[in-house]
Amino acid sequence: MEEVKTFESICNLLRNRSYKLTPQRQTILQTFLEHVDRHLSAEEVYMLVKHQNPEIGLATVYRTLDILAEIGILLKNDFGDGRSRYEFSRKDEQHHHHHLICLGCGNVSEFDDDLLESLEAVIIKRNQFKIMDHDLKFYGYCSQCGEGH
Amino acid sequence: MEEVKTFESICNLLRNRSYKLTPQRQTILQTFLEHVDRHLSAEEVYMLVKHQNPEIGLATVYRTLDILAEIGILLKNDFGDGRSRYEFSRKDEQHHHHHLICLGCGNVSEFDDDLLESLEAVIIKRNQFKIMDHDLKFYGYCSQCGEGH
DNA sequence: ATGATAATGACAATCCTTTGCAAGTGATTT
DNA sequence: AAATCACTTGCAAAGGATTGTCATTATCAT
Ligand SMILES: [Zn+2]
Ligand SMILES: [Zn+2]
Ligand SMILES: [Zn+2]
Ligand SMILES: [Zn+2]
Repeated sequence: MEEVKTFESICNLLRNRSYKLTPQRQTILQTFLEHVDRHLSAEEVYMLVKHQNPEIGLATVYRTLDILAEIGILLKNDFGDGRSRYEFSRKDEQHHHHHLICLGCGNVSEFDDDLLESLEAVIIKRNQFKIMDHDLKFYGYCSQCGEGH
Repeated sequence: MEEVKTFESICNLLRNRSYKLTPQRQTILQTFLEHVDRHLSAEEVYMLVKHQNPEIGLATVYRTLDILAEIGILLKNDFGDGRSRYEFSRKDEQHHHHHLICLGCGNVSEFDDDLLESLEAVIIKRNQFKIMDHDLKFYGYCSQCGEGH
């Protein structure tokens, strides 16, 4: 569908869905384009966009994150720290990547693997369950925090 | 360590950890023994135990669930519905089972597989990440809700 | 430019969960 | 059995992330 996700192409996507292109939404979108590798919470996004646009409200950040996730620009994650975290959805991955979450410093790294594909086939047959999505997380300690564990 | 988890053996486990064996804790524990296959929220546990002991407080339920999870009697899960869900930890599974969550009716079924073991070995080498735990969930539609999806 | 309509920001409200606190209770020692 | 002492309880209040309300403002097709 979408080949490359540029700022322009995403703006068009919003317009096509009859979402209005407000400065707040543009600012938030830019923030993610400038931090494609991060997994940001609403509060963190709020802090980042305030530099560009101090007038923006936290509720607007929440609403915009919802929309961007709904149209597939962002991915919404739950890493168990009590808040949702959003990341820019780079490629057209129909089954998205997995996460390694450090119990020491909270850092999140990523991991790609197609192993679950075959597992899903087994599950469909064995459990008569139509899989729409999966969520795989590994909790542990990164190389920096690893000493002592 | 513990071979079979009976009511008695768990009571002893509590005592050994210098937790007092109060009627509230016994009631909550019994509730899980009577619903070994379920994934109960604090509120659901609260409702269930009120039949046995109407005096019990919700905060006590939360505190007891914390303790029982801490000593390994219960497993705490997050299925993305905004509340924690606890299940009785039946066997001594050092790596616990996975979950199939129906997006239609919310029903949770279970799935056992050792495929992640080999995946973990890859991750440890490739990412220098010491894995302590993993969490795998499949979201989809069960056989009853499957029609129309 | 104008008007229909959607979006914003400030604030209150919601939901699940945790905490402070005074009173109560269990286990242990006299 | 009574005293002791730390652990527990129930209640109410607080906490934190998220959503709802609503008057005001901005977008965009016309
Ligand atoms: Zn770390
Ligand atoms: Zn990611
Ligand atoms: Zn179902
Ligand atoms: Zn389970």
